[in-house]
Amino acid sequence: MSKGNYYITTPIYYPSAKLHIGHTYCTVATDAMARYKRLQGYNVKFLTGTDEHGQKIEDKAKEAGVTPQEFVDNIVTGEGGVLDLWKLMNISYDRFIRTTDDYHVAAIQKIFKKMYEKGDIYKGKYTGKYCKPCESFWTESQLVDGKCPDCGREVQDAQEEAYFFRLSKYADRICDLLENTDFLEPRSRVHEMVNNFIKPGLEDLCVSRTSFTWGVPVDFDPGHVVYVWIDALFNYMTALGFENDKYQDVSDFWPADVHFVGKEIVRFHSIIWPAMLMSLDLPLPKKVYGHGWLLLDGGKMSKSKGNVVDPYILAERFGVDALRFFLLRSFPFGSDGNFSNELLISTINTDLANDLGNLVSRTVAMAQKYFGEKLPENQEADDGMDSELLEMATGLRAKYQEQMDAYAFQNALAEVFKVISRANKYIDENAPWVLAKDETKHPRLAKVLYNLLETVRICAGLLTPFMPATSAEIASRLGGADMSWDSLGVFGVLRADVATVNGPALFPRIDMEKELAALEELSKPVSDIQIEPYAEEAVDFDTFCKSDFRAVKVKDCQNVKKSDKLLQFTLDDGTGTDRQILSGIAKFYKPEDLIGKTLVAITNLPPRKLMGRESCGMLLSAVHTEKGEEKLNLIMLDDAIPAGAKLC
RNA sequence: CGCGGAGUAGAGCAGUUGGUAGCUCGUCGGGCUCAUAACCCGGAGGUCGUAGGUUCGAGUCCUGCCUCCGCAACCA
Repeated sequence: MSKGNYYITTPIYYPSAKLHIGHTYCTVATDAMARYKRLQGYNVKFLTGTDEHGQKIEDKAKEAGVTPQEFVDNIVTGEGGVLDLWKLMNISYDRFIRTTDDYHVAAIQKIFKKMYEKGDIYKGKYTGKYCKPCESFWTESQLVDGKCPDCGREVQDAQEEAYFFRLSKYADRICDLLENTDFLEPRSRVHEMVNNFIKPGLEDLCVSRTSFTWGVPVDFDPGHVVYVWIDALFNYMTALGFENDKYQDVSDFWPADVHFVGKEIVRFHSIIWPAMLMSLDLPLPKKVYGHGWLLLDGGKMSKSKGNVVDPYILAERFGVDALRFFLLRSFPFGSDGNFSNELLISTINTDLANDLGNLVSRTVAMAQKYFGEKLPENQEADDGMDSELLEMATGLRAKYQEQMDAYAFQNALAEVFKVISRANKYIDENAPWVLAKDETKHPRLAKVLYNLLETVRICAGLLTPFMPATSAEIASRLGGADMSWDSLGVFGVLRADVATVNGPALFPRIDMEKELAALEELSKPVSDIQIEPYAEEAVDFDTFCKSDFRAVKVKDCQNVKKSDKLLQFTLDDGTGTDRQILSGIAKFYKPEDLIGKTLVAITNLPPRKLMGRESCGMLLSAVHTEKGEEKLNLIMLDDAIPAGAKLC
C-alpha cells in the first residue's frame, strides 16, 4: 500500500576529476531521505547522475590525450569512479543519468527547439568588442581603458551569433517565488539570491556556445552547442522520460518533491531552472534545498589546497555506515560544517561504539547469559521504573519524523540517541545483574531485558535510512525483528519470548592516536612534487627574442588593499624611473621580506590595470605542486647583478 | 560602504515567536561490573565578539565597531 509517489534528486556532478567527500555528503543525505520515504511507504524515485559536457571536460581530455567521451567514461564507470563510489556508499538510487546518454541528448535538442519556437529562445547577437590579433570577444566591462585586456590594442565593435533565453521575462515571477513561498530553503539562501542576482536585474541568458564542441549540438544550427543551463538542468525531467521514450514516468513523478543541491549551484536551481520550466508551462519542483559545505580547518576544501578528503579511504577504514552516520549526525544540513578526522573518530567512538554498539552488546549478552536463547514469557512490569523509557521510545517516531520532514538530519539522529542514552541509564537503574541473583526476581529481569530489546528495535529501525546494513544486523540479532514504519511507532512489537542472537561488536572502538597517525600516512601522495606538463606547441625564436627580461631590484613592496592576492612592487629597473608591477603572490610572500631583493621581470608587456592600479610587466616565478599544495618561488638573482641588466 | 554567513565554558556545537544559559568531547570526583577500559551520577569551567539602544526583562530585537569564513572582483 503506497502513500504516494516521491521524487528526489541529487545534482548531477561534473566529472572533471574524482568525486570527494563533499559530493558524498550530498549524495548520502539524499539517500537517507529517499530511504526514509521508502520506509514510510512512499513509492520513491531517487535520481543522481553526471553532467558530462563543456569546455573544461574537453580541455581535460585533451590534456590526457583521450577523447572527451573516453575521459568521462573513465571517471564515471571506471575503477574507483562515480558508480563504484555510490556502490561502496550503499546509495540506493533508482536511476542514474549521464548527460551524454543518447536519449538525453535527443531530448535536449527537442527542448531547445521547443523553447526556440515558442519565442523564449531567440537568436541574438552577442555584441561586444573584438580584438583581431587575439581573435577574442570582450564585453564593455572587460575592457581596460577601452582596449583589449589581453594585448592592450584597439578593439572594434563586433557581433557574434548566440542563442539567448528570455530570463528577464520571468524575473518578477521568480522574485515572487523566492520571496513569498518556501520554494528555496533554508531561508538564508533567499536573501543571497535576491540581493545578488534579482535586484541588479536579470539579463537574458546566453544558452549556446560556438567556442567549443563537446556538448549537445543545436540540431537546426550547426556550429552551436547547447550550453550547460538547458543541458544539465533538464536532466531532472529527461530522466523521467520527458521528450523521450526511454522512460514513462513524467506524469507519476514530476514535479519533483525536492532537489538537494550544494549552495554553489543554488542560483541555477532557484532562478534559471524555474524560469525555464515556466517557459514551457511545466510545473515547478516543490522545493530546492541548498545544503552547506564541509569545510576543512575552517576553509573551503579544494584541490589546490591539497586538502581534499577521500571518501574511499574513510569508508574502508571505518565502515560505510559509520561514515554515512557521521556525515549526517555531525553537521546541520543547511549550513557549513567543519570536517576533521578527530571529529569523525570521536563521533564513531561516542555514539556508535559506546552508546549504540555497546547497548546492543550488553543487552543481548545479558539476555543470553541469564535466560539462554529465548526470554521467558513470564514477565513483570514496574510502571515506576519503566514508564519514562517506554514513553520516550514510543514517542520517538513522531519527534524523528518532525525533524526528518524538515531535512534536519542531525536533530532526528539526536532524538534517537537521547533514547539510546536513556536505555543505558535504564540498565543502571534496574541493575539486571542484581535481579539475576534472586530467582524470584527473574520475571522482573525478563521484563527489563524485554524493554531494552524493544527500545533497541525502535531505535535501530529509525536508523535504517542512515545505516541500512547496521540496522539489518541489529534486526537479526533481535531474532529477525519487525522494523516496518508502522511497528516503529508502537512499543511491544517483539514477541515476549524473543530469541536473541549474539555477534561481534557492531562498532569496535577506535584508538584515536593510532588511527590519526595511520590516516596521516595514507594521505601522503605517492610523489610529493608535481610539475606542470610541458607545452607541446613550439614558440618561434623571433617571438621569444621579443621578450625583454631584466633584473630589477625591489625598492618597496606592499599589500594591495581589499585584495588577498596582489602585492604592489616599486622596482628599480635601471632606467632611473621607478617601475610598478602588481603580482598575485600575496599568499606566498610577505612584502617586507622582499624589499632589497633582485628579481626577474619581463618589461615589455603592455601595461594592465589591476584593482585600479597599473602594472607594467610581470615578475617571473617558479611554480610546482608539493604534497598537493601549490608552491611558488620568485626567481631571485645574485644581488651583485645591477638593476636593468638584460637577460638573454 | 559589492553580497552573504559566523563570533556562546579548553575544543566542537544547540539555543524556535525576548522571561532563571544547554549538548557532546575533554577535565576532576564518585558509583557499577551486564557490556566494546565501556555504562551511570555529581563537580568545576561562560560578563553568550565589542560599545550603545529598545524593554519590567535580550544570547535572542535595533545601531555602530572589531575579527573570522565563503561568494564576487582581482591573481601581467
